[in-house]
Amino acid sequence: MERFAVPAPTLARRMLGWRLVSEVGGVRTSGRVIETEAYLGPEDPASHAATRKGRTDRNASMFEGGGTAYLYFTYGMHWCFNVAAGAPGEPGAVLVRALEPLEGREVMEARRGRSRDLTSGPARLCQALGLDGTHDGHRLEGPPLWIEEGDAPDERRIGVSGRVGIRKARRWPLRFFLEGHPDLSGGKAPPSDPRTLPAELHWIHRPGSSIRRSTSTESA
DNA sequence: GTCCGGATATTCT
DNA sequence: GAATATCCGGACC
Repeated sequence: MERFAVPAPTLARRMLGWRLVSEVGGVRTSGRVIETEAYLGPEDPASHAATRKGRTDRNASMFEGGGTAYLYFTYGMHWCFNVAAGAPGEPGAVLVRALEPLEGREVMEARRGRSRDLTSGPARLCQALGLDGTHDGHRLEGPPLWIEEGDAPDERRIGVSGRVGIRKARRWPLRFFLEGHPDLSGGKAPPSDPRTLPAELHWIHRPGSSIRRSTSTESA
C-alpha cells in the first residue's frame, strides 16, 4: 500500500490510468480511472476534513492512511468513492469522478438502468460498480474492491482544473483528467488559478513537483 | 445543445 | 434553515 502513502494531489494525478476493480455481489466490474479530484486536510476549506470539522464518524476513513476506501453519502441519495491518501492520522483523499468502463458493462447497465453515462460521474460510477457505505473503510488490497496500477498516461494528455461542485477553494488546481476523453463527468469545472493557493501549498502547482513530493513517512 | 427544479440525508450555521 | 465533493427529466433554444 506504499503507493497510496503520498499527498492527495500527488495520488490524484498518479491514479489516472489505474484500474478500479469491483467484485461486489460476486460479479466483476471494472474501469480505468480518467478523472480525479484531490481533497486535503485542515488546510483545505472544501475538504470533509477541514479544520473546523476534524475527525467525525463520517470522515473517519480519510484519516486511516493511504489505500483506505472513503465512501460518503450526499444529496440524500448518492454515494461517492474516494481513496484515502498519505499517512495514517493525516487526512486526505482522492475523489474518483469518472471511469472508462472496462469489464462488466452489462452489469453496469442493469445497475444504472440505462446504457449511457455508466461511469461518467462520482455517483454514477458508484452505482455502476455496486459501491455504497458498506465499503467505507475497506482496505483496497483485494476483494471486493481494489485498484491495479496501469501504464502512466502521456503527461501531455493530463489536464488540470478547479474542482467541480464546490464553492470554497474552487480554483485550486486539484482536478486531474485525461484531456478529451469521452467518459469524463459532465460537471462544470472552473479553470484553475494557482494564485489562489495559500503560499504553503504552492508546491502543488509547480510542474512536476506534485508527483515528486514525498510525505514525512517516506524515508526514501 | 443549455437551463432549471426536484429528490432527499447529513452536516453545518 | 441553508448548503452540499449529484443526477435526472423536462422545458426551451
